[in-house]
Amino acid sequence: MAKELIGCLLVRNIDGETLSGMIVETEAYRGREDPASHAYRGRSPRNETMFGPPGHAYVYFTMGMHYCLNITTEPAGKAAAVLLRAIEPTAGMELMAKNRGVADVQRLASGPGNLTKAMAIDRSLNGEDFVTSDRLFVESGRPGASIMASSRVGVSAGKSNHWRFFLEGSRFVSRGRPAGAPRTHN
DNA sequence: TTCGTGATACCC
DNA sequence: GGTATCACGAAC
Repeated sequence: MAKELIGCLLVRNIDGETLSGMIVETEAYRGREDPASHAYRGRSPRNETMFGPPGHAYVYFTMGMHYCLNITTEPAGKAAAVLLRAIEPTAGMELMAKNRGVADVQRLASGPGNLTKAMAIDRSLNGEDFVTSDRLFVESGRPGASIMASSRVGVSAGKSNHWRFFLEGSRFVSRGRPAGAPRTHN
């Protein structure tokens, strides 16, 4: 699912304005069997939505200052989610720039914390249903894009799992590439 | 490379 | 209660 989301359009409607962007970078997280996952140690109030039905927003606060947006994937009871790490803005750039306090379009939403800040996403959207919501949803994107895979960013456990996906050559993906040569993955 | 920042989880 | 640990970003 993480790979399929690359190239799709993420849409956020807020205050009558539409913010959108093409998803260019994601990471997959699983449950019990994934040491890097919030759900690795089981259910808790924080990760509750990871155990809920698929297609919902799992939004959490981390590092004392950043929100991160995930989309749940597995059926209720089984924890798994895809972290949205970067988008290439396609609409509402002015409001995104205002939210971020920077003008450079390439850096508006390059990184999970930047993405949520640009799109004004916080814990109030935790649990939002991507299928029925008009505040936050995803539209199918362009097929055939060249997608690369690598190990995940900032993850010490499970480095052999290449569960980070990004659009080849995109200048909108986040910095901080993990060590090791990325491999193609189509 | 470092540092700010605060919730969370797990250990008393 | 305390505290280690973060699915980070930006400024150096």
